[in-house]
Amino acid sequence: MSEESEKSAHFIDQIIADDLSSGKLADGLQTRFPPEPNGYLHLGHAKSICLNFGLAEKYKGRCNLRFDDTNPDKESVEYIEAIKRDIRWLGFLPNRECFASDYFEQLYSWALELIDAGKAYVCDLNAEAMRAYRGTLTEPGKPSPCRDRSPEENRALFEKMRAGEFADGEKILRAKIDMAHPNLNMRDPALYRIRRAHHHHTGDAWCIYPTYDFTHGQSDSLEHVTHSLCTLEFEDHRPLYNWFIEQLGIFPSRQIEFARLNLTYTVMSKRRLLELVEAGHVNGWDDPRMPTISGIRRRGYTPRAVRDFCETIGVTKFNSTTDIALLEHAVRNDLNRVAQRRMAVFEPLKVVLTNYPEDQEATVEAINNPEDPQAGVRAIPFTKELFIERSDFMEDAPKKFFRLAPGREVRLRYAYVIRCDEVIKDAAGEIVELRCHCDMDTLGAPPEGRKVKGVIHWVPADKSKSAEVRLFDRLFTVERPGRDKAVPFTEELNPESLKIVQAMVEPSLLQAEAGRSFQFERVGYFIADTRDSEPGAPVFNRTVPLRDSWGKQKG
RNA sequence: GGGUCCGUGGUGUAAUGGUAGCACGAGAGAUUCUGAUUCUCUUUGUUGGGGUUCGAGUCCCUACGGACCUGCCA
Repeated sequence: MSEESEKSAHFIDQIIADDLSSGKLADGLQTRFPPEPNGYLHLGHAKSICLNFGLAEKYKGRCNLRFDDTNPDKESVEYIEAIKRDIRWLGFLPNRECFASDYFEQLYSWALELIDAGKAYVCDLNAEAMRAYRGTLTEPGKPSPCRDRSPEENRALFEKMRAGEFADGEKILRAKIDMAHPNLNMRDPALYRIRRAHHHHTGDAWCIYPTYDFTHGQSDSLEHVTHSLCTLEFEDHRPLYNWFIEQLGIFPSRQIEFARLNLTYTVMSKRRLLELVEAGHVNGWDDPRMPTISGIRRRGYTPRAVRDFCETIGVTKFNSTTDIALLEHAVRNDLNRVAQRRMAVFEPLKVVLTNYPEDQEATVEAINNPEDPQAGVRAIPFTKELFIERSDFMEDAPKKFFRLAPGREVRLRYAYVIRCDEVIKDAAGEIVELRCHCDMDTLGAPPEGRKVKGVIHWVPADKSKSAEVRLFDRLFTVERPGRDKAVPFTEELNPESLKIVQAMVEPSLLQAEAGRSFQFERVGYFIADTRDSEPGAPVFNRTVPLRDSWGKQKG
């Protein structure tokens, strides 16, 4: 709510605050989030979305959603719809929805303007030749043979390009800047290429398409974007960005770069994510192991958790890699407050309460969420035969094992204290059943004259149901997949990132509505999957396990 | 023998020339009908070297380290 004001402002926030107070921004702050619709949004985009929309919110400005759709070969409406859905889910509402392709006509006349001013020319060099002429990082380039064509000739040629009189790739429009510039982006960059492709937004209206460089800054300018925030790799493009604004004499948007988000144990580039999807390493863009917005949504992350996370990581120009633990903390923190508690047993071990009446129809009352009294209580059937977690029993238990062991007592969560009297094994020596004594005086009351430290979860044997649960682990086995350029990043995938198991769940869970999150007590947070759950037969995804200081101690 | 940007605990960040702080993680303890949560406490840091200054994480120089740039991708 008001937490932004407490947190110290990052460098971009400060620039904006300064511009605002110095009266530089006549119409207030205008930002934009400019995705290319060529893939699904990921956590890196979430950082940018929170930055751009967050700043607009904070300073009562506006943030546009603009599709940077200048490359019809790679873009599609499927991506556009997914992007809009993800932004909405994060809780942001664009001031306007724009398409760079809506500016194509304006861009075209600006190109003509540069041509007439002798600042752009049509070049016949093919891609390969152009590369050769460009020079290298340490050597200057040399001028194209077409560099000195007259404005008249260039105009006629460019008009023919638009009219479709040349083949794809045959000619190109270039800016005329400086072939010896140390910044290669200034060595007569491409402005327009010929490409006969169907565009998802403009259809077949064009056979020439402007490049990113010739589109982005002018689009910002047209929308009166005051602060154009982008990632570090565009730093080298800023001189070009400014060059177009100066040559054209248009609204001066200011580009400011910040570091993109990197997270341990995952990859964060659309190219790599696309590869994971296309090669079938994951089950689609919204696979819960993916760092996509749609993936983590299915995984059970909340918008609140993602926004808190983005707040935590901050905004700087330092190229860092954030520990995934920060993300996990954010989601536990939110889910702890809002998720109702339930019980589920993953590796059932039968417990028979020898002194408990045979056919008694009893229930115990369980609190739905101790963090939220409003969440109320529920009844769980309690019966003579139960399942507990196999790992909650140990035949030779160490002193610090606060669970069940021969002769030892433990509390059944929300029910009675029981004592293990007998261990039944099968022919193979496998433990198949525990025979326990139930202290009937301990329902909602402490045991007489002794203290029982351990509390374990359980489900009634006959009345619990089996449900499919998907246990997700990190997608990669190394902190920085793809770091070693010699190893394909797909070889660093974690073969155990998905385990499908059956769990015995308390009966009420069968009614779990898809998309609802729960804490399975002592285990972790889970969400009823929105894609594969059927009415009465939910499938659960593990969002994140609970912190476990005992498991850590054991190693 | 190119250009641009960046170096603060293990990780992410704050300190805007004036006490190096916060969060996560890790460790110890308290509380607990979740070995969760909560609460205490502990741990570890300004890349190196010069300079300016009463005073430098902050300004200057330099070395070192890292990122990005040679698409008609964005």
